[in-house]
Amino acid sequence: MGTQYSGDYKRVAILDAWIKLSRAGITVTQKIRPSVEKSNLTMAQFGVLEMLLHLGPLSQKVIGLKILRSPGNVVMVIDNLVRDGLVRRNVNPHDRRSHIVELLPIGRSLIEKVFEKHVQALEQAFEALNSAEVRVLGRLCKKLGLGIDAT
Amino acid sequence: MGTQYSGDYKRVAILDAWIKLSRAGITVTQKIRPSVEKSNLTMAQFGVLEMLLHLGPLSQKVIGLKILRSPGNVVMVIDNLVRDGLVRRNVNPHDRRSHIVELLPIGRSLIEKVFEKHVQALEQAFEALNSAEVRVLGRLCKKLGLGIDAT
DNA sequence: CCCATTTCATTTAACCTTAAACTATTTAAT
DNA sequence: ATTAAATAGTTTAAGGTTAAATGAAATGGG
Repeated sequence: MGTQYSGDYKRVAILDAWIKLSRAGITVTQKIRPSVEKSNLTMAQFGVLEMLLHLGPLSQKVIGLKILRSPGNVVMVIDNLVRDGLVRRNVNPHDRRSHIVELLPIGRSLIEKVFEKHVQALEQAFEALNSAEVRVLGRLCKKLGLGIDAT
Repeated sequence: MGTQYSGDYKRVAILDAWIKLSRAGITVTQKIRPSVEKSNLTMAQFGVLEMLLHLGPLSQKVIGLKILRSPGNVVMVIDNLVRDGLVRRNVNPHDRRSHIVELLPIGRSLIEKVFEKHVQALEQAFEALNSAEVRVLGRLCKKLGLGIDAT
């Protein structure tokens, strides 16, 4: 068939690509981390606040789906955001099991400020790639990332 | 220069690519997780064992550099591997601050078995991409993970 | 209506992860 | 040789992360 041969090549390429992708994720995260953590936000908290800023109030279930994290994890991160006075939990009047999480004014002004610095740090982290490469990377990662919550 | 206009486009593309890359990393990790955790190894433990299998005994410093993790993290993961009888710490005779970590026979046979299943799961996780796409993805991620340089 | 099932959120245990402070050792400068 | 600085590893505190078990509310079939 000849597929054995090319299959081996692909296997090696996959292992290589996966290592590179993992390392790229860690490297970029470490580069953008200071832009977020200087404001006493963790990366996880930042991710939730940014989502609320751009999408409006969301249930914890939806938040969990969008960040691809477990329900218990969402509880913990939101607990800490509530403790710090940045968000509020509201009971969903249509389903009393559900908690709608909403930005409070202090949380909103904080995330607006931090988000701008985060974008700048991200641009620096991506300096090694030109526009075309960034677009190709996005397209390939999208293809790879589908399969769970393809929103 | 006209860079303002294209700069805005690139900014948007970067934000998009970063989200996609992060999600791809989480998605692939979740797909390969069962192949590793069925053997009562965590993903972090698997990463260290695989490195020792393919590179031989290493100091904790080198391990930390290769997995891009903090010194304290390396201590914790190796502590648990030592506790489970999979690896051993040896004092480096040339530098008594340094601990060389070495696979024990049980650890070796375990990681050899698990690694094969991990590769199979990885191939399935990458099914959406063809060989050429995998190679391009690897090349772009390498460039991104280094910051500059790259092939 | 009643009961089984499903769903959203929470709790717990175990581990991962980081930054910061610390110990022990090595290296380098005087 | 003495001492200051750098380095390898450890500890601690705070938080992130998952799986699994639980409670509470909604849903659906009889």
